[in-house]
Amino acid sequence: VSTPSRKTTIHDVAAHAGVSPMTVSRVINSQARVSQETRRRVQASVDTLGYVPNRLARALSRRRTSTFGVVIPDLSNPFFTLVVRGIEEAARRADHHVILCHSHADPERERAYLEDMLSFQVEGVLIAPVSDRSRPHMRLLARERVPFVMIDRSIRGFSGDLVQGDSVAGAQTAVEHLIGLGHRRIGMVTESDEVSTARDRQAGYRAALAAAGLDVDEALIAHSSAATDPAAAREAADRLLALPHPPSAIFAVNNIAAVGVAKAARERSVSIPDDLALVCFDDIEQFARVRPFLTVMAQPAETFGTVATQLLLDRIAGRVDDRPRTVVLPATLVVRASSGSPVTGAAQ
Amino acid sequence: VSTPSRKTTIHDVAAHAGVSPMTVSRVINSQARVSQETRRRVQASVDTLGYVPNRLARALSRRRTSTFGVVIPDLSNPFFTLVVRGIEEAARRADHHVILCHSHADPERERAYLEDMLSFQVEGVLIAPVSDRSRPHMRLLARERVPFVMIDRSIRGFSGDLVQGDSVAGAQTAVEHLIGLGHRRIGMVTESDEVSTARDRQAGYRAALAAAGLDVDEALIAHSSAATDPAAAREAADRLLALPHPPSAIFAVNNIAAVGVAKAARERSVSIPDDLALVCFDDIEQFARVRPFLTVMAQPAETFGTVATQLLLDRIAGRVDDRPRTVVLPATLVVRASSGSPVTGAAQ
DNA sequence: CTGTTAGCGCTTTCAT
DNA sequence: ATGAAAGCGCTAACAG
Repeated sequence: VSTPSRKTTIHDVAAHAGVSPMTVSRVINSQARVSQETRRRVQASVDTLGYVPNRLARALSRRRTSTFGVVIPDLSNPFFTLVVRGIEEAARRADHHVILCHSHADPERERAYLEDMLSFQVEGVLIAPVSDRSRPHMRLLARERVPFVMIDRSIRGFSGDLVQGDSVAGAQTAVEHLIGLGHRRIGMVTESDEVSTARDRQAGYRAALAAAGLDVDEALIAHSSAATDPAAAREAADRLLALPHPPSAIFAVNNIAAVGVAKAARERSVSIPDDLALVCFDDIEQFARVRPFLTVMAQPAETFGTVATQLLLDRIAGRVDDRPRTVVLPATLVVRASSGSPVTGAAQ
Repeated sequence: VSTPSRKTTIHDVAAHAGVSPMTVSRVINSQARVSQETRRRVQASVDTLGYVPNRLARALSRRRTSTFGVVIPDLSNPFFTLVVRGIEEAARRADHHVILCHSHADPERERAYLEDMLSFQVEGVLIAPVSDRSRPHMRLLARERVPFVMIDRSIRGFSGDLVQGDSVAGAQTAVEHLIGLGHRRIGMVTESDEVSTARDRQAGYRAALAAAGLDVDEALIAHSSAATDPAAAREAADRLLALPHPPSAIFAVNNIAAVGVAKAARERSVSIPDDLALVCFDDIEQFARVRPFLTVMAQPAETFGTVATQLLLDRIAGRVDDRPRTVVLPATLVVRASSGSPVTGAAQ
């Protein structure tokens, strides 16, 4: 409101210090070939003028942004928050910036954000894709030749660098835990089969039942319509609890679903774990600290992020051949109250 | 690895369509003065070449990025997650992009991110400042003439646009609730007094005690060293529980602190709410849905974000005079189990 | 050690 | 309705 004040540029600094813009550029990029004296003088001008280099111009000129794009479907899911933390840390170490976006599990937003990132000239993308519907988006990235790594979820009919958990084995372990406690009628609340983790966890669930010689009752598998919303999972769980012959235990596809199951149970005055045992994938750290309650298959979320970033850096540096690489991280059973004690009598 | 493939530019499209770059520019920016026929042809070229405009170049040329910077101290705190959601929503409606950063409650990171944003030529900043130590950062923004709005926290000795909750009244309400239940020995777990919300909530705490004719026992006010870490709050709470004459109720400065208090209580086999009543600021939605437990002063977090964005847009548009504006949003008491039933007998 | 020239990809401004 | 010229702020590449 006072000075018209065009932003101060490298030219202003150059004039102020009595040198050429190029010398200023060298100083602010701490390159070698500048005399101590000149460097000092330029630095002084930078400080007094409050000069901030324009990164747009720099990136345009250098033809590199040193920036990664990160797309996550649900930031309110602590699993993904931790993944992001891992990415940020690894990117910082590699001297790269990160642009973070939530897709809100919406393929259209995902697409829009990816296009933004492309137009932003990010040098790589780390993405936890919404679902198989993200396939065209991955193809877009591939076509635009932007290196990228998928996190947590694979995509049917598409292969590329991937860091994922061992969902099949993890789910099997979780369900075996329930079987070991005496449960025979075990339900599952899952999300769209278009999400690889949901498919894999359902496969593990079936495998565990089969291994124990139990039949799979398809009526005990309920699909939640929205994986980011506990309310949708609540409805799905409610369908199970409303059955004439409801399950005595439920395996939830992830922590959000578990929240929904717990809510449905409360509403029906079904007590966990007394009337219903509950196990899910992914820990909720904060929750676990207040009242350790949920029995979970914990995944090393932060490691997902760091490893994925490392794969991306390798890819960018051309340190690897073209073949897609997959890293599988194990899940660990953490037994807490929600799965309850061994069931006595006719456990159904 | 196959084609050398420089990225396709506006010139490539122009050549392909047999027009000048300028015409392509007009088409991709959907400006009027292009014939239907030309427009169609250019669009076809854009599609077949898979052209993505370079936003760096565009922004540099236009001298505007249509981007806001958002700095949040703790993304694992659901309060801030919701604030971000509100910002994203409002920014999208205003056709602006958002760059999101966590400062991790670290003033140095905050500074670094802000400098990044400045160099990125963001058109405005929305920030939940770490603490009073962020004052120089606000001055930096002011000096660089980047419009900004503070969220949730004010800064001592600095005034600017601000959206905050009514921490004093909210804290007073929370503590009055405890007093109403019969508690006389009420502790507080707070964080650094350099954070305005902590100061205000402590003030409300004191006011409530004073209004009830209760003395403030300074020994019952414990400071947590790190507000983003429940572990630090746990230690602070533990100091209270270890007192020869411990409090019968605790008011926690925020949800993270409440998590710490709950943990400390568990470790000492102090049962909440039977042996200790607990109330805190800010709801934890997810947590609340699984086992509604914590009695909280809920704040309309998402609204913080939308309102702040609106203030920012006003400021950028020059629709307001220079005077700083403050919006205060109310907090609502949500009574749940953790504050317990009325205390009988000598409540200490 | 320092400066000059050219150009990153796009849009503004002014012609035509 | 379309195009040519100039420049956004910076840096690579080459001079000296």
